Amino acid sequence: MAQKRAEMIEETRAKLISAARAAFATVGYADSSMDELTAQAGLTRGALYHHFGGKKGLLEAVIAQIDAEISGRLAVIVEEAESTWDGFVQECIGYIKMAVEPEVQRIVLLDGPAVLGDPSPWPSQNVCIVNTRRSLQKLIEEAVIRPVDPLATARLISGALLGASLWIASADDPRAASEKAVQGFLVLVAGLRRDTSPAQS
Amino acid sequence: MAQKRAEMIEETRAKLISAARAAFATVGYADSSMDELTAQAGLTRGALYHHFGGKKGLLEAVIAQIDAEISGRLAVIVEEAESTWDGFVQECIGYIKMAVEPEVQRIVLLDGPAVLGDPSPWPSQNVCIVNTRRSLQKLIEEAVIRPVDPLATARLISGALLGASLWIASADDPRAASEKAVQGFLVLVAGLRRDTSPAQS
DNA sequence: TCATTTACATACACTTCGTATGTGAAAAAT
DNA sequence: ATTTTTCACATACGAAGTGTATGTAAATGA
Repeated sequence: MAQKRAEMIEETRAKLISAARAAFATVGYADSSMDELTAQAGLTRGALYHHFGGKKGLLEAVIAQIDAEISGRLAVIVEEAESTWDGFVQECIGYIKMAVEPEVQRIVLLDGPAVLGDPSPWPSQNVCIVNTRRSLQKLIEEAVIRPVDPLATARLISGALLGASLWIASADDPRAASEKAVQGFLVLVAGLRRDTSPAQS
Repeated sequence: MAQKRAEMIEETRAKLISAARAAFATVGYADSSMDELTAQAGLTRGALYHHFGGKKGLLEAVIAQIDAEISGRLAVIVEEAESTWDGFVQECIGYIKMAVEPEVQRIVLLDGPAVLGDPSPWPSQNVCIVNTRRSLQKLIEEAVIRPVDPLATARLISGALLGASLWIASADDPRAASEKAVQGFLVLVAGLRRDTSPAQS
């Protein structure tokens, strides 16, 4: 019952982030009222401004949290993979699946870049990019793929995955769309490989 | 001096779109005041609501105009190409160059999707996608590339180009970044081809 | 024990947006 | 030719929402 002060502070932060996540995911960042949002958490805007400096700061915190979750889920996928290449491919496909979730899409992929600008300078560097970059570098070292620029190519790929996700989410038949997108993706990244095998995952 | 009525109306619309373009490009959609914007055009919000129904409608009109311009510029590039493949590649590279322009980036790539949602259902279907899809279909018919789903792959590619553009725009050395991105892109789309030639453009 | 900082809440001024209404000129109808 | 209607905008008003400035009680530190 008797919580330490630090814990209670952390709890307020968590409550605010949680409420913001729900609000941003459902009505979007622009249409989320800070008064409503904070009231939902049993607080006022005072707490919000104190902890996050404003609406943008709160969005940053929310995105950081979601990014961390995605990162964790992807890490599991990569660890289970048999080869570096396999891990890379599975990670990308996993990212598509997560990026289709409405919450991720609305907050991280649509509102995030619009409000905060390009994800590159974000502290929680849009996880996908960093991971992909690392995978690519490793694959180049292992001489599995051609010597492309890892960062540039990571951006290309993460963009492609994002584009696919947006499409899938708005498709009439998301399941079929997802299938097609993955196949197209596999063909594309096959171009990276030194050998010409159509690299089935 | 004596303008026809229809012309004057069209001029009003054009003035509003022009002012909106400037405002959206500089401070972004969210921070653009409709009062300021319309005043800049020598009008009031009444005109704006009458012609475009609201702020979103105005954004749609602005995006449609920019899209049309991009489309025109890309059409020239495609026409000058020697082969279907060459046209496809040049078009994509051209798109990257245009998508780096701050106005395009801010309005069409960042604010557009955030405010209006995924570009797919847009009337002025984010030109790049439609063009790319058409090119891909033609290339499949010509048996130059593997039989992927044209729409899905078009979305992947347009996403990749967008990702690259955002990266380039925020890079320390945009010129070098652009170079790297294009090279990475060429390697990726080489995966589409039936033959294995690294297809230099 | 007293000063100071911290973690919020409250109050207010300002901007912005949407709508409802007004108005003069052109177009259409009679 | 006159009346009526429609159109292209302007004006006015109310309702939110945001940022800041200030207040306050509890916790911390000396």
